[in-house]
Amino acid sequence: MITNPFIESRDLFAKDLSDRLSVEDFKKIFTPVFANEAIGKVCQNGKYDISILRTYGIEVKNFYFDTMLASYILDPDQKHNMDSLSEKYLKYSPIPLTDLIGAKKNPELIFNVDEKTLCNYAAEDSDITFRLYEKLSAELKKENLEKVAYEIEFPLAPVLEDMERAGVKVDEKALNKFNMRLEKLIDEYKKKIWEIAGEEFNINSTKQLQVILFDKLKLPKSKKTKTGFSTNAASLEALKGKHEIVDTLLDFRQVTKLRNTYVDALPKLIHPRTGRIHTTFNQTVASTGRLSSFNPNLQNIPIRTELGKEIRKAFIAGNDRNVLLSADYSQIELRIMASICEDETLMKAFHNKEDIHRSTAALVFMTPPEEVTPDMRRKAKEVNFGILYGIGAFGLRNRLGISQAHAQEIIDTYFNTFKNVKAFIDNSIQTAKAKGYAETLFGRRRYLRNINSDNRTVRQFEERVAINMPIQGTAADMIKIAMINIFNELEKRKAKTKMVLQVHDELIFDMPEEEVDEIKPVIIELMENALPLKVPVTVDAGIGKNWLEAH
DNA sequence: GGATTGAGTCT
DNA sequence: GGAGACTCAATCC
Repeated sequence: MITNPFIESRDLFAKDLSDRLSVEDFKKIFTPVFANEAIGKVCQNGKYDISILRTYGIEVKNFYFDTMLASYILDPDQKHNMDSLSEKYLKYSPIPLTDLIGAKKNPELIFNVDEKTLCNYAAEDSDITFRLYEKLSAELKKENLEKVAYEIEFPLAPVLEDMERAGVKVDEKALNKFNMRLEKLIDEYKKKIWEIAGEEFNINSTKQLQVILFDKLKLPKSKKTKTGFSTNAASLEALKGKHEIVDTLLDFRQVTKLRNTYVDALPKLIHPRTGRIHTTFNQTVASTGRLSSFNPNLQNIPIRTELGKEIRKAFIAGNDRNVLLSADYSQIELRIMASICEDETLMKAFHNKEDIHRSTAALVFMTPPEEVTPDMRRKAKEVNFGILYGIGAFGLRNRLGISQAHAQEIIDTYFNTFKNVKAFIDNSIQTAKAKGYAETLFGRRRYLRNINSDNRTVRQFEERVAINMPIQGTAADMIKIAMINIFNELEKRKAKTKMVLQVHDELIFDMPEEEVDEIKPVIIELMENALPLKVPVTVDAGIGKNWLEAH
């Protein structure tokens, strides 16, 4: 598919492509092809092409194949840009775009390129994409990856385009107001730190901070970094109570992070015409099958701390008749693990709708469930997370601040209780070693080329990946299927509800209040049944005027 | 000016 | 020395 590099994907409004081609002419030329259901479309990064064409009022029909996505499905850790794919699969290096518009890639220069050069470049682009399609479609079939492609990734692309275009409303005034509060705090903390340190220095500089903490104030050093000793939050936590500077430092870090990364940055990304923030979802970066979000990343909006919650509050419904609906999978990764390993104890806990961390605590600490203390539950929660990540006694000791022997004891008891979980872990590693890759319930793969490495650190890392990827990846498969089904259902019902965000196990919708009664149960049902497991899958859904309220 | 490092945010 | 991402400021080259 030929697209004009002058048009930026962030441009949601049509403009003439040049003095020779009006929007009307553009539509006239391309609509008969792209809007024709009988013509299948083969693209490299079709989400982008779909977006450009929609900007011009052309709805792409029959989006059939995407070479970039195919490459990602075949081997997610490779490069997926067209030039790389061409070199890899066609042994051919395409005309570099920089030949046309210079090393600095100034898009305006495209107008200086003569027509013949431009045509050759564009025609080659299309030719390569089609040749790649021939190679990659055969490869998908051969590797048994057609389901992931045709049932998940290809149909998901237009859904993501629609979400990006919808965007999410952010309350700029609320952020500005919060900013004033943060500025005051930053100033206060900064002065206090300087006063305690006895000198003014750049607190953001780890280099300067190390001198203050470890040389001047003689605080005990803990973890090493490449360039010195760590001043990160975990290290500072360990120093709490040893010196009054530590608490203020942690507070300073928190508020500067909130200001720099969110409160200052988000308003700049509000689109002047839509008044909303339009993130971009990357469908081909995460090795496990998850999505990522950038410019801005809306998958790491704070929620943990009181100050952080203020930022979530600034994500609001599109207008005063709308609400946000947040629907998230409950304990999805543990449910997937239970389903894969068919552990009776774990499956029973989910069938009985138990609080899984409490039940784990009861079994691991051999205590009646009603006598489980908050601290026991917290520890069990860490154990459950640790299991999903392939943790060892060393890691658990660090997380819980207990002795390694005690950590080992907890792990032993856990595996003794959940016998199939131990079998699942061993089996995941063995299968990955034998096949050379880990895979999800749906068949998505991730190659583990170093799982037989002689280097213990390298090998053990991939052993942990072999445990985690099938779980995290299956959760990704599940929510992606749900997104496709929900999108289609909303379209079928001609609903005004828009899906606007995905945060790994959660979907956010911006919807008219009067649609809630009809649509909310539909969303829950489609999420819960997207990819049936051997344990119940449950979704919690809430509504509110802002994201914090809804979640 | 681009790349790296260390830090912190989320699931 | 638990999995997966993205962003920011300082520093390095």
